[in-house]
Amino acid sequence: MGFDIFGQYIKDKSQVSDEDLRRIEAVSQMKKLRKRQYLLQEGDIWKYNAFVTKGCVRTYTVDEKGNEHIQSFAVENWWTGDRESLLSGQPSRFNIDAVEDSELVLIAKEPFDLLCKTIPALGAMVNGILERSFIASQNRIQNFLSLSAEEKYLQFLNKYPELTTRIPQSMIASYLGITPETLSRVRKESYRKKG
Amino acid sequence: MGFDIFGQYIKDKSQVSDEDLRRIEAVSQMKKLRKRQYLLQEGDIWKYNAFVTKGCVRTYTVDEKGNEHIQSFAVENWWTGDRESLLSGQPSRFNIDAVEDSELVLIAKEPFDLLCKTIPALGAMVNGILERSFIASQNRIQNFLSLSAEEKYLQFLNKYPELTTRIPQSMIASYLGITPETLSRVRKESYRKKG
DNA sequence: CGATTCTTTGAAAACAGTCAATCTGTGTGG
DNA sequence: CCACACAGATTGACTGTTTTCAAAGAATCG
Repeated sequence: MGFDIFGQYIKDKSQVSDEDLRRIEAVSQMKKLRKRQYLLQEGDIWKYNAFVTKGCVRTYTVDEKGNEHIQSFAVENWWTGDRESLLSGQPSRFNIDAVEDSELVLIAKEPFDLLCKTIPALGAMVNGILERSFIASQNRIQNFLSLSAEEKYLQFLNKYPELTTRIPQSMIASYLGITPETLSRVRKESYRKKG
Repeated sequence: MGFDIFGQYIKDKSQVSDEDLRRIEAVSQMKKLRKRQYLLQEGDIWKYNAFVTKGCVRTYTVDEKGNEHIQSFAVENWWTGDRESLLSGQPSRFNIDAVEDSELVLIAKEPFDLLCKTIPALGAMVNGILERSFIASQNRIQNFLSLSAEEKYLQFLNKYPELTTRIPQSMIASYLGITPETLSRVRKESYRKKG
C-alpha cells in the first residue's frame, strides 16, 4: 500500500522503469507514526530520505524558552527529513513528529544515493525536487522580508488552502513566525473585511 | 584573469580535468559591472549561471512602497542569479545590481546544463552547491522564525564578518528584514553591552 | 459527559517602524 | 586645498504592530 503511492509518485515525476522501481522498493522501509510520535528528535543523526504517503508531519526546533518554531510541514507526496544532518553526519537541531497519524517511506542515505547514480532518471528527479525546494525556500524568505503578519497568513491560505483545515492554527502561526494570539486576531480582522 | 579565479574555484571544489575546464571556458562570458549597475532587472528573464570573481552584488525585490528587500549578497567565489526565472523561463521578480565595482563569469543555461551532464564531476559540484544553498536558506528561515532583530544581527556578524565592513549598514538591515534605524539602535545597544 | 487541547479575547508592555532632523565621513569641483 | 554636496548613519519623538500573560470560551476525543 504505502510503497504503491510512492511508486506512483516516481512514475508521475520521472521515467523510472518498473524494474528500477522494484530496486527502489527493495531498499525502502515503511514507517507508521501515530499522532505526536517522533520521526526524528533533536540530537539524533538523520540518515534517510523520507517520503510521506499518508498524514502529515512537521519539522521544528525548540528554543531555550521552550517555544517551537516550525520549519516545514509535509503531507502526502511531500518529502521530509533534515538535509543538514544527512549531509554533515552531525546531530540534528530539528525535531520531526506527526501532526496526524501518518505513513512514510524511508530509504537510507547510502542505498538511495547509489540508486540515484545508477538510475539517471531518479537522480534527475531528485535534483529537480531539490531545485524546487530551494526556490520555495527563497520565496519564503522573501515573505519574511516583505510581508506583515496578516499578509503572510493570506499568502499561506492562498498557497496551501488544504493545509489550513488539517493543521492546528497554533502550528500555522509558528510556521509563519507569529504567535497564535496574533494569528487569531489577524483572522478576525480579515473576515471582518471580506468574509 | 576573471576566468582563472573561476577555474581555480572549480578545481578546488571538484575533479574537473584541465581539458574540461577549457570546455567550460569556451562557453563562459566575462562581465564587468560598475557600482549600482544592474545585472538583472525586474521583468527580465534570467538565462545564466553567474559566478562572482570580484566585487559584490545583491539580489533584491522592490515592493509597492518602494522599499527594497535584499534576498542575498554574493561576493568573490559565490554564485548569483535567479533560479526561479531560470527554471521557469518567466520574468524575474528580482533585481540584481553591483554593490561595488564587480566582475562575473556568466554561462548561459543551455551550454552549462549540457556541460553538467557530460562532465559528471561538474554536475556533482553543482548539485553539492545547490544542496548547501538549500541548507543555508533553511537556516536563514530558522533565524527569521526564532531570532529578534538584535540576535539576527549578531548572527550575521558572526557568520559573515567580512561582509559587515564591505556592505552599507542599510543593506544589511534590509537583508535581515529590519529598518536601518533599528539596526543602528541595535548596534548601539550591543556595544554598550560589551564593546 | 469530563478532560484535554486549541482558540479567542482583553489589557498592558515590549518591540520595531516611521518621519524628520542632525551628524559624519567621503569625494568632487571650484 | 577648501567648501560643498551627497550618501549613509544616528538620534529623538511618536505611532503602530506584535508579544506577553492571564482568563474565558469552543472544540475534540476517549
